[in-house]
Amino acid sequence: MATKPSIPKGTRDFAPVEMARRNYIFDTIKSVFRLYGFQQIETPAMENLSTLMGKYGDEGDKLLFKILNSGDYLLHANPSALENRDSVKLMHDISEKGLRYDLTVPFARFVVMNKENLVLPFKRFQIQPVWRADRPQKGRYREFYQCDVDVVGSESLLNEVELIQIVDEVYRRLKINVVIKLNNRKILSGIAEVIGAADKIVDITVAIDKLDKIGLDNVNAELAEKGVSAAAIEKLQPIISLKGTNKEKLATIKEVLATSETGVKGVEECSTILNLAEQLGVATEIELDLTLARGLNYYTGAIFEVKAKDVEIGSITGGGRYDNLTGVFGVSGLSGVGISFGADRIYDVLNQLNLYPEELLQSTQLVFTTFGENEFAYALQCLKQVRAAGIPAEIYPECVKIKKQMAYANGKGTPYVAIVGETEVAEKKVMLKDMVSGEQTLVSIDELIAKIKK
RNA sequence: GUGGGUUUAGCUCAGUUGGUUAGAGCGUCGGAUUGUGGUCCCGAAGGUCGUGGGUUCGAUCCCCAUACCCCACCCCA
Repeated sequence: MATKPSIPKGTRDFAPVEMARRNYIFDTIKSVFRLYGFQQIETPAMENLSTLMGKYGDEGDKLLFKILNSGDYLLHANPSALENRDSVKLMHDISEKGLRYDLTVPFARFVVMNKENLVLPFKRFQIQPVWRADRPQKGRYREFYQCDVDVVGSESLLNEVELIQIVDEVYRRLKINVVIKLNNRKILSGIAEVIGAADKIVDITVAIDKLDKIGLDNVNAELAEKGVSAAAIEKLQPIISLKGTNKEKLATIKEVLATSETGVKGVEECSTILNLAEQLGVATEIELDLTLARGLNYYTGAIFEVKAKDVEIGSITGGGRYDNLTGVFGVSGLSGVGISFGADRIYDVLNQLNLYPEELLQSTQLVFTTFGENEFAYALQCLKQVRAAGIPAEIYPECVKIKKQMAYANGKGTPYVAIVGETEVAEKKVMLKDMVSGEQTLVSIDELIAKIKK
């Protein structure tokens, strides 16, 4: 035997059971997106590296999968880079394309390229795989699907609220208990400003983000290590350990941030979003969480994250507002807000909680089993009628022992089997067997169709 | 990029303080039952014990190297 085949690290095959489950997730998400007026687009798996590089920070550049140029790529490579084994320099010469790292940047590129044809505000959704070259671990893959939904070209906070409604509706349909965490970049900026460490905003928020994981003392230690002054850390304490309802929190923050114009704006945005969500009857719990600090590189307003309540898995949906989405591609003045559903993690959550509808894998409703050539020919005609009636059905394609044909139907989880022998053909009927109860009845094709359809 | 763990049948895993033919459950195939699946009963097939070296009379087991997968950190969905 040749060496066993395998697939690249961090990638997966999806067998029929898994596809049935994944499609259930995708279909649920898609139908909610459409309900809110979003339209689907797709972009290529590969983008020019010039589109991708520099958009995700240094860390992100390292995690990009690069595609080797076709042909004799070393012919045009910089000789000194080659000589000195300078991978970074050499890379520019031998690779000009890469696999997409997320769906937001390709979307921004798409908007810029199609600006003239788009009706603004443009509401798009996109469900495609993305690739990251980091080391796989639990709930983390090198190829995974994102389900992005974004509005570009509108600064209205209603967009934020509609995204919250979408989250609410998707998880209600999937029957997953979640909590939506809400924060605002402007509040974080205000905090940094007020404690006199405006330049340290990223360090501060990254440290605060770990509060749940490493505890207050360690957070403070990390802050000190990053060069935040003791006085600033002291000022930060009431904000880090903020408690109470969202309204109480906002009231407290508003006072603390009174001197920061940006901070106050952030507080107002949060209030507006929370109030509107309440008026519109969003059932999912929304928690104002100042320690939420994802995607700070580009978010400028609201920041969202959704966590499953009953499973320890990290965030299953995330997103936020990014002003100037298309600025890096030369078109300024377009604000966007969007979220991304992590399909692979939702899949893991549904698996752990076993929340799939029962009938997901029943592709075939009926299998015809036959005893010989004559019966087979007769069954083919019956099969045609059954399919015409819209019932997914099949026939065992070979004349083998009936036992084997039954085992096939059973193995596929088929609910009904039609047994066709000499007597059935003679009477123009079939023996319909209910595979769950084991009950058998002699019926005509019309009766069979009526029985399975109901 | 840093650190840890694993690797024995198709799958999930036992096991030998280094000693003849390496086991179980599940799955697969066959039979019981020549018009009936699943359940029950009987039987069978299937492993160079991840790979390459070393120690030893002898290695699946001990040592070294390597690969792969997994887990944690960083970061992120």
